[in-house]
This record gives sequence, structure tokens and C-alpha cells, in this order.
Amino acid sequence: MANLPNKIIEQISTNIHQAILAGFGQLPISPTDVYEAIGSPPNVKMGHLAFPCFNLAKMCKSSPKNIAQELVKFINSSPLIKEVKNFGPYLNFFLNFEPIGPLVLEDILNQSIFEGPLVANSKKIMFEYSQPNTHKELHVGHMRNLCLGNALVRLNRYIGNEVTAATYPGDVGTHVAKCLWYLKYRNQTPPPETGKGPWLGKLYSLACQQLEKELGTSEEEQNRSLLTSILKEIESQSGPHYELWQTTRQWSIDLMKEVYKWADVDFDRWYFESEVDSPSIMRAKEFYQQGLYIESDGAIGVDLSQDKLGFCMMIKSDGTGLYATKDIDLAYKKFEEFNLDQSVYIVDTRQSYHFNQVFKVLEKINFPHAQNCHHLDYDFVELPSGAMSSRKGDIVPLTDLIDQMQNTIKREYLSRYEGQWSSEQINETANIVAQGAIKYGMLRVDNGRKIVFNMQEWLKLDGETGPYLQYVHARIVSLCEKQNYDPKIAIDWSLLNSASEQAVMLKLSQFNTTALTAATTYKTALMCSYLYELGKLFNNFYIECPIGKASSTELKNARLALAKSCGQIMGQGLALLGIKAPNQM
RNA sequence: GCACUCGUAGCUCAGCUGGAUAGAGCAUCCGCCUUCUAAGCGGACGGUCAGAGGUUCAAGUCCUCUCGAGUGUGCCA
Repeated sequence: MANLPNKIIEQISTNIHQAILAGFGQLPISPTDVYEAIGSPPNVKMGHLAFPCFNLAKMCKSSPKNIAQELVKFINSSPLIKEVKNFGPYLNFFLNFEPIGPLVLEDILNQSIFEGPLVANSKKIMFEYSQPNTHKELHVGHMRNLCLGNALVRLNRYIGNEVTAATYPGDVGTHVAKCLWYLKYRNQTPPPETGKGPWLGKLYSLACQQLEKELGTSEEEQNRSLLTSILKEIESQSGPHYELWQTTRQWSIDLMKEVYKWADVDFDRWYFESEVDSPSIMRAKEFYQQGLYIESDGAIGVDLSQDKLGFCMMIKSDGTGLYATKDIDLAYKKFEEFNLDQSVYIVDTRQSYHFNQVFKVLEKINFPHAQNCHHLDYDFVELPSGAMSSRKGDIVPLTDLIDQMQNTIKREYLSRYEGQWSSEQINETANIVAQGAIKYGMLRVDNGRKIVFNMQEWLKLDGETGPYLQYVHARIVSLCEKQNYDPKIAIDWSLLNSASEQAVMLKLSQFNTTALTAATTYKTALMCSYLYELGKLFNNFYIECPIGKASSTELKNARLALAKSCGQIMGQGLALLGIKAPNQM
């Protein structure tokens, strides 16, 4: 059973629906329609909730203004409703906040509001995200994908879906061969004791530059044949290059694991490209024999020109496969292994054509789940100078961002705790705050918009940032501690009657709705702005409503409970974005 | 050429399936720590939502066109 995400609106909407039945008789409008139509008036002076009467007016062939005027007469009194007024075409509700205590805040305080599920039918969804190449350096661009994927996994689990998180590292291909070529035949420096992964990534861009330089020289021919033999050895899993591949591949994987650990990201399944490489060619050949694929110019593939998707090549004229070949095979594997309802690929928008081709091919070869494959595209991260390129070495390494962020946090903010806190605590806090800043920065921007990465901008931590939200949480934790918050004390919710208190309450009631929408529309930015708005409302309440010096103990307790609720939601909301919330900062 | 994405304040971005007076942050300028964390709060300044048509009772939001930016488009991934 799914819980409706907002109990206040649920009650109001049944009330409105009954009023519609009483006032206008049977109309094709359900309580759910009413529930979904309810919104907020432009300001609190006009009410807390609004029901627009436009659709109703259409059904009744009357003006929305008249409908609102009529409908207001049929609204039954309810403990939740203080006053109903018609404002032109709208029916606006002024709420009584006392019942919101037991209805919403107590569920937050005892955490039952987080228990869900929020979806009626749980789906088995796989999110494939983070597809870094081994033998290349991880850069800030990879971070957007990682943050987005992880947040969507967390959000979808929260609303009640059964989620598998998968990663698909590219551990084979010409980039690997180039890197190994340089390492073995050109490199002079020994690998460092620590940080072999980033070091290897730097060799890759040196390799590209070196190969470029040697074009047209006597070395060119030999380089080409070395690259081919490296690739062949890896494929046949034998020879010195294969062994070199194994150890260096592990260096890169270690780096990925380190970053995933830092980012608090866990994968249920690692699909390596090397794992699907040769099976995918076998499968492609079978499809060719079955007549599902055709031959064209010596290559094998599928003609998708009818669908304006050109020719999707599956086997090159030299007999090897491509990216698409592997993705076809992988699609089968995923659904077979996990019995999925839906498979989501989180890959940047440059891959849209590729996935359109792959999904169309799946459809043509009668893969039963073709319709359940979805490419979630997002625009990529670029530098002020343009797109990042590992090949040219024109990237900002992820480790640079993390290090600089942590140093800035320590220097600008945490230095004040020196002597008070242990250096472990300072480091740990810097780590968490850096995580908050980076993740929030990546998640707050809509998927369709590109991010131009500028280090100076990213190191500024005022205003709408992750640390702002973490700060709200830390303040609340400290507040509850200092004022001795006690969950067992009964609260008189009627005492919370100032505008800033009520604004926080109303916002808190919208948490699950936001989580549900963010999860199902794949828009993490919705949760980001929700939490930011909540944070601002809390800060406003914090300034306006003293707790330690409240006029009565009852008022103090009520405010403290409100603050505590806000802290719970903030902590949970940040957790759904994959962001930790420190107790002190 | 064709396809997709984007264009909202000086800069960076919100704006829920069309709904009431388009909102934040940064920057600039004022004010607020002998009171619960000033990584904070309040205020001021700042907009022909790229432009033109259209659909609608209602358009930043939907449709068409124009302009501008980006990406992709058969043997890379």
C-alpha cells in the first residue's frame, strides 16, 4: 500500500471533492484529480492552499469565478480548516495548524513518515551510471554522473522501488592500448607508491601527445603494430601486455573504488566492458545468421534509416565489435540477471544518438524489454575553455577539486576550532562539507543544462550551497542538545502560531511529495531547491522565534519539536541526495 | 543538410503536469553578534522571460518560424 505523500492535502482534497458532489452533483473529477490540482497561493495573506476552479468551470459550463463562489458554500468545516475564501477563480484555504502537529510533525519526529512506500507498485529498476574508462584520469565531469546516479538510486529506493545500482567501466579499447604502449615503450619514470591510478591517467594523455608527435616519423609504423598486438594480447588473455593490462587495470579500479568510497557510492553490480566484449560479438553473429542483421560495405549492422537513425554498425569489417554491440549484449544480461521492469542508462547527452540506435535495434530484434530501456541524458560539465579532454590532458582532476575544497573549508571555517577539536574531527568535517558542496553543486542544476566548471566559483560556500543546508542541520543538532530536547514530552501544537513557524510546518508537509516527484522525474534539482527553501524558512524561524528564551516552557517545547522535525527532514533530504550532515561545523 | 539540447536580473540558476503580482544565490550598497553556531538574518538595487506569430478564459511554460549557443550524425567509446 502506498501512502499519499501529503496528508494535509489529502484531507483538504476529500473535503473539496465532497463539496463538489454536494454542490454540482456527479462530475468526472476524482479525489485524486482534486489532490493533484491543489497548489499554493502567491502569498500567505491569500491563504495556505489553493484550489483552482478552471477545470470545474469547464465541466459546468460556468465561469471559474462563479464556481469558486458556489463551491465555498459547500465546504464542510474541518479541524484543519480555519477559513475558506474564494479569491476570483480560486478557492483558498487558511489552515488551522494545531492538527498538523499530530498529522505531520509527529510522523516526522517518530520517523514513520520515512517508512513509505510512496509508490503503489514497486518497480525493479536498474540505474546504470558511472562509466569511467580505466587508464584515464577521473575528472570533475565524472562527478556529475556519479552524483546524479547515486541520488536517483537513493531517491528511488526511498519511494519504494527495488533498485539495482550498476557501473560499467571501460577497461578495453584503444585508449588502453595507447596508455600501455606509452608505459612500456616511452615512459621513463617509475610508478609512484601511492596514487598509481591518477598517474596512469596522466600517462594516457602523454601517450596521445607522443603518438601524435611520432606521426610521420620512422616510428609510426611500429607504433601501429604495437598497438594492435597489445589489443590482441588483451583479447586472447595471454602475453606480457595482458599481464601489464591486468595490473594497471587494477590501479584504475582502485582509484574508482577510492572515489566511490569518498563519495559514499555503492554498486550492486560492476559490468566491465571486457566481460561483454566477446560474448557481444557472438550474439551479433547469431543475429546476423538469423537474418536480423544485414551486411553492408563489409560491415554488419542494422539499417535504421527509416527511423532517421542511419546505419547502426555491430561488426566492423575487421570482425571486431563496437560500443553498440556491447550495449545490445548488456541489455540482455541486465534483464536476465535481475528480472527488471525498467533499465535506466545515465549517460551524458552526447550519447543520445547511440542509445536511440541501440534501443531501436533492440526493438527490431524483438527484445521483449526494448520499451523499458531509457536513456537519462544530462548535459556535460565543461571548462571555461571548452569541453574537457583526457586526450589533451585538458581536465580538472577530481582529486584536485576534493583537495582544494577541503583545504578551503579548513582554512576559511574550521581553523576556528583548532585546539578545540581533534585533527581527525577537523579532517572528517572538512571531508563531509566538501562532499556536500560538490554534490549539491552537481545536483542543483537541471539535467538539461550544462555546467561550466570554474574552481574559484566552486570554492565559494555562501548562499545556495550544500554547506548552507548542512549548517542548518548542525545548528539544529546543537540547539536540541543545548535546550535538552526530549522526545517524550507532549507538545501543544496550537502554540505555534507565528507566520514563520507555520511556514516551516507547511514546508515540512511537502517533503514526501517532493521526493516522489524528484525520483520519478529523475530531477534531483527539485529536492535541492526544496531543501534550500526549507533551510531558508528554518533560518527565518530561528532568528524570529527564540527557543531558550521562549515566553513559556510549553512554547519552548513546541518550538524545539518543530526545530527537531526540521532537522530530521533536512538530514533525510540530504541523505537522499547522498550528502552527509555533520552534527557540528 | 538532418536530429537533439539550451536561451529567464550584470554573473550562476529556480520556476511542479499551462494558472493569481516571474523567484533565489553571487556581485554592489545599507543594517544586525554582552541572546540557542554570523558558513547566518533583514533591507535596497536589478527583468520587454532571445525575437515574432499562434493555441487558450489564462503562456516563462504548449505549437510554428527566425536569431543565437552547444552537441551528435557508418567502421572511436
